[in-house]
Amino acid sequence: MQTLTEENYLKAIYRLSLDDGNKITPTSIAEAVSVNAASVIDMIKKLTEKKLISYDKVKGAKLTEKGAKAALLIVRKHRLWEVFLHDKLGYNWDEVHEMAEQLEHIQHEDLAERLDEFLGYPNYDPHGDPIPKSNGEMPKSFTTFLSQMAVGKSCRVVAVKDTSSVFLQYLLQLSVSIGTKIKVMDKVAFDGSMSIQIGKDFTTIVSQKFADSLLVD
Amino acid sequence: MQTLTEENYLKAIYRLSLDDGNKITPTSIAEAVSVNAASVIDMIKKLTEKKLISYDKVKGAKLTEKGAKAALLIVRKHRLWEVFLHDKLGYNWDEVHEMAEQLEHIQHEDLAERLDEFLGYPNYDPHGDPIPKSNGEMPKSFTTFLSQMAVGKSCRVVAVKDTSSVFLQYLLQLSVSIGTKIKVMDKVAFDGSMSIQIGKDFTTIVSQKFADSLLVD
DNA sequence: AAATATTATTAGGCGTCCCTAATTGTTTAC
DNA sequence: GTAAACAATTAGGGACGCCTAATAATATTT
Repeated sequence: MQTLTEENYLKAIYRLSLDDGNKITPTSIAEAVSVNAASVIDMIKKLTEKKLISYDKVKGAKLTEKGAKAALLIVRKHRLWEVFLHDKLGYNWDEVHEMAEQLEHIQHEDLAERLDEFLGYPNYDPHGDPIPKSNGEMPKSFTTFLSQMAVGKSCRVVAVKDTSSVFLQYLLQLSVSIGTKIKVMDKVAFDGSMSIQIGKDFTTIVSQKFADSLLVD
Repeated sequence: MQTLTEENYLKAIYRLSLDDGNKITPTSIAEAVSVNAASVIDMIKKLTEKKLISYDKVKGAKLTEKGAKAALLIVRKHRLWEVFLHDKLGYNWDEVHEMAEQLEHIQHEDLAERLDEFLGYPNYDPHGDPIPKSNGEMPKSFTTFLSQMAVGKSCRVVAVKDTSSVFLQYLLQLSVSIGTKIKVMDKVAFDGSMSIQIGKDFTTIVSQKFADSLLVD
């Protein structure tokens, strides 16, 4: 079992390990957890002793299998709680993060399982980030927003970053759902709004906010 | 804002203030939070400085208005989370307490409100304890113990006084939960044990300790 | 009332996690 | 290849919340 602080370090190291290529240094960890580099050295010692990470001046820090498992559970809980806060309590996606930062540390043997079941086994959190499964598997993560697509390109809707009912109803009205093909016809530099063709023939104009809320592939 | 530890002290002092008559001493607080009396003295100083309690060698400790408000919010959150864990995640009532101890400290301006709304504004937690309302009001709390019922009378379980898992599991085994009908068949003057009929047809004998731990109406 | 027991308090110290300042290594620039 | 810059580390210390041991204050016995 880890302390709250240790968990936050593990999570930070996990996040840093996804930005592949870069070695995970005391300095980068310090920045990630908003702490002085000297403090990180202390914690590196502690986490190394607990066999949660390995550390090497040359290779930097790396999660051990045990550490990775712990980190993934924290991320899993964080994202599940975000879904709860968003879908069940009606918070919008910019409010859920800070609370999830606290909730992710709640300890109980099968809490994540129960929560997952209660929420209907969601694959993505309200921000479109994939929720690790209990077996450690990760749903494919999508990172391209409709707003990032070039004019003339076609894509397919894979996730929604905003899951509010007002947005979902708007999507319903536009006949947009997971799998829908969208072609970018035009972009307005001024406000980021874009003209898109939905499916075969229907064309409409959507705002940047809209285009920032759809993940595509 | 209080630290997690401060909140636990406030909650303990609040609980002690309900056992009316008894003055709240460093020793009684120490026992309630499972800590050495010397540590309590430190915290009494801190809470006094923060104007959350007042302390007087003769009168003992007492929550200020500010402290009482903070304590009541913690209790409110604790009990709401218990309802969530029980009703939504399907935990037994003997499992919810320890998780609620953690969840009660989650900080967010209107979290209690949202949770309350989501749960349908429950008046009682899974143990039958009243959930403080956002305006500070308290649903009626029950004061009649099963042990006070006369022979031949019927009643309904409304709350449990003892929330230890060993007791709650015993209840589970007897199929006794909130709402269960109980009829007092006989009482043994010698040791206060009683013969009770649970529900329609099952009859058993329980100790005075048991009968003192069930609140009925 | 004096002796004894109990409670409250002070003093000093420990572990965790943080800091600043000083030192040692390691790059990068010239 | 050396100077300057940057990164890693050590040393020492602080706040928080806990402890034990010693002492002071208060209750309880006798």
